[in-house]
Amino acid sequence: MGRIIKKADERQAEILETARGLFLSRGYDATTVNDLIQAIGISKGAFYHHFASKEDVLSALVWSMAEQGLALHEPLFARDDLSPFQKIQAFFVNGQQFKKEQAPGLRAFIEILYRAENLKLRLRAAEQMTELLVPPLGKVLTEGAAQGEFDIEDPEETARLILNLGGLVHEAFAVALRLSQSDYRAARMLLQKRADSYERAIERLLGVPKHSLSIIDAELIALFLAPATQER
Amino acid sequence: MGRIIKKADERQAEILETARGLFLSRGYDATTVNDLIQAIGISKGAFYHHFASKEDVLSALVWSMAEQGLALHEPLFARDDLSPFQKIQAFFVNGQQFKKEQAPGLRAFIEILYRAENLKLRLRAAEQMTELLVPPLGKVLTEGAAQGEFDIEDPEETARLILNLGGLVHEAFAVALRLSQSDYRAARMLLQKRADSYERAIERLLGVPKHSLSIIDAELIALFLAPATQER
DNA sequence: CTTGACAACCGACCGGCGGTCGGTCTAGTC
DNA sequence: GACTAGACCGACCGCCGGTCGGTTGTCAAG
Repeated sequence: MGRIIKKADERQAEILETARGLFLSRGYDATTVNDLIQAIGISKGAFYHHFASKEDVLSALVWSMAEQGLALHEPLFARDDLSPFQKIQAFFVNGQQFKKEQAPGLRAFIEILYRAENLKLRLRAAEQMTELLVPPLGKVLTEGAAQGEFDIEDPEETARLILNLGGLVHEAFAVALRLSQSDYRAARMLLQKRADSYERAIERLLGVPKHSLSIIDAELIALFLAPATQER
Repeated sequence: MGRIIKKADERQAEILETARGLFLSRGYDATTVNDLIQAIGISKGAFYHHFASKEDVLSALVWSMAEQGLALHEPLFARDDLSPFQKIQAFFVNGQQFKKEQAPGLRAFIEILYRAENLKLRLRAAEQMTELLVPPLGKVLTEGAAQGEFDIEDPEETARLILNLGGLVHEAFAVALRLSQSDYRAARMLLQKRADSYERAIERLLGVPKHSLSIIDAELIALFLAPATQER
């Protein structure tokens, strides 16, 4: 076979990118190293020259995904024209806007990520994401508590609680998506309910007024569930 | 080899029990079907006569574990001499008492369950447990809300939030356990902090007064981290 | 222009995995 | 005693993740 030589970092990026596609479409366990190297057109040896194991690829992939997620919010935390509470509001608005813009992609992503065979991938990514986001979020909460904007006991723990609950919303997205194929209205209501509960919960945890946060609005829900709207 | 014939349900229970031990000590992936059948002394054929796949054993195991967990709380929900809020208090006291009584076993269980290789087992068990507990908990919350004991928006969602956050505490147990080997004081403080945050969070989510719930007290923490106390 | 070190790459090979299947054995029934 | 259902056996299969001795391309020193 033709031997094509690339720089190590290019090859690694290529492997990672291909792995992302395969892991997400078939699941981590169901994707074999042979699948991966055939898709790229390299040998087993080449693969194991760049990665120590299949699991190693997963770790690297999860890391890069989490980093991308963090990058979305990082500029926000650096701004000094916002009060802590405004930052928190902006944090959620940020996430919501991104989700709206990427609605079709998000839909596919959620659908795939929440399949049983992707459990490992999903959890590792969520863990990594939490670990990365707790420090900056905690910092904002600390400042806000000092200024009396929040009524919280422990900023870092509160950040952890908030991020953890976020997982419930994502799960709701996945459940609603599945449900929307058979019952669009029920899916919409389920998602609305979960989103509401999440918003009210966060408000209580932060000690801010009811309805002062908008994390997932009706527009996003409609956008997210859109394709099933046709039948009506 | 001598052929020993047992009733199907006995054999299945035997397989399940052995699998529990192996999965928990070595992890699900790392336990092979050969390990399992050798530990029991049956053939491959016998194993696949009773279970469709290795995954099938995991599902059955998770189910039985979740059922055991539910059984612990079930009598409580049926009592009619307690108000909803008292039931919630009792629910947590129940859990705490159980943990105290089983402290050494719990310690080993947590240590094992939170190892990386047991991620799949852990998550499946937690999911199953949530699914089983949300309905009865939700019912209590509904009654309590109707009687004005709780200030909540959606009982079932609140139940889900509470159970989800419980996972954070269990994780804290695992982290603290690891930490306790190098720094007992830090472990104790971490656990205390997380436990406090959890209690305050639940109180806020339920709309009940601060410190009206005691879910994890200092005694449990001390008991749980006990073995590392020797060095001091 | 040669040489040599080293990184990138190749692919046959390995042990062992989950799972299959044709056949055997035994407790219970009539 | 003949028959049957189903518990049990274990050799076997395809394929998996991972290894390793060898080959090829790159590039800098002499």
